[in-house]
Amino acid sequence: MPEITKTRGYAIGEMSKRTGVNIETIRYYERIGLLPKPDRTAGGNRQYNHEQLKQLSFIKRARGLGFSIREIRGLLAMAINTEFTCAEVHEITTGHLASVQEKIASLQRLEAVLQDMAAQCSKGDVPDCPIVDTLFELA
Amino acid sequence: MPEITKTRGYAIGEMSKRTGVNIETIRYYERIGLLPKPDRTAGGNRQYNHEQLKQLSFIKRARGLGFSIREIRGLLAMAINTEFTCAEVHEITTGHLASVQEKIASLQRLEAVLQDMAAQCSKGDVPDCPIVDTLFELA
DNA sequence: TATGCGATCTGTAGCCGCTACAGATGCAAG
DNA sequence: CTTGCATCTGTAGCGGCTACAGATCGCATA
Repeated sequence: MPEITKTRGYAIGEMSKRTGVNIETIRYYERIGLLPKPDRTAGGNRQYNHEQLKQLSFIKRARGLGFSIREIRGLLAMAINTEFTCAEVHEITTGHLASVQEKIASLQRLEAVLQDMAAQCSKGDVPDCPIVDTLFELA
Repeated sequence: MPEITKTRGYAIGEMSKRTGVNIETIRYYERIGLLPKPDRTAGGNRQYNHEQLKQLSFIKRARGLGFSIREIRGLLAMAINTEFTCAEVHEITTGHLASVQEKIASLQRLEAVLQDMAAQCSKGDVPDCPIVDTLFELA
């Protein structure tokens, strides 16, 4: 009879390897209540189950997509309670999308200014630089 | 005989109004050595001169362009000592430009994913959401 | 069974770039 | 002289981690 409670759970290092989330960060997520407190071994080491592994992967992906901890809290609450509506999730997502788009637009304006400044520069070895002038003189 | 030491200097609030930099932030810049320690009145209030006003404006603009404090330190050191070469300034600027461009590219990839997710969503009032599914299931 | 050593533990402090207090003063107008 | 806003110092907090120190755990080998 194989496959009887083969998986005694994952140690924190295992969780880290599987999700790519730093060990310190995993403990940090626990501290701020983003990840539930796992079981402990007799000696006190954390033992995670598959559910918690899935949740950490969720967090990792959401963070990778730039969702804030606060937003992830909201998404997780919905995903776990299953007392949410798809529309609510859609709202969080499009809200986040809008802020990403704003950030892109503002960075593109920035890019244009920096390119301008760089283009005006003679790259000479003299202490007279249009970039410094720009920063000092323009309103 | 007018115009004899008319300008006794700027109080911190005046500096704040003229540059748009928060008062707390001005003191913070002083603390970290980004702005020189100004003169004080007999009572201990800060009194800035025109030079310092210009420098704070410089910092403000550079921050607005996304230069880090560290980068600004470098730019300021060059701008003030005038022992810099234009090429050095150019290097800092193009380095910063490159990092801005990277940030734009990565946000655009993000945007695409978020748009995809949002588009797949039915926006229904059921607890079955492709966005949540995506976050949970995809590698 | 002892030992060695990597993994994990807790707790705390630091990073960046501010921001927000509290509680004590300064200063200028009326 | 009083009123009341401006400013002072010092410290703590934000988000989202990261980096220690110093102690303990747990598993493979001798």
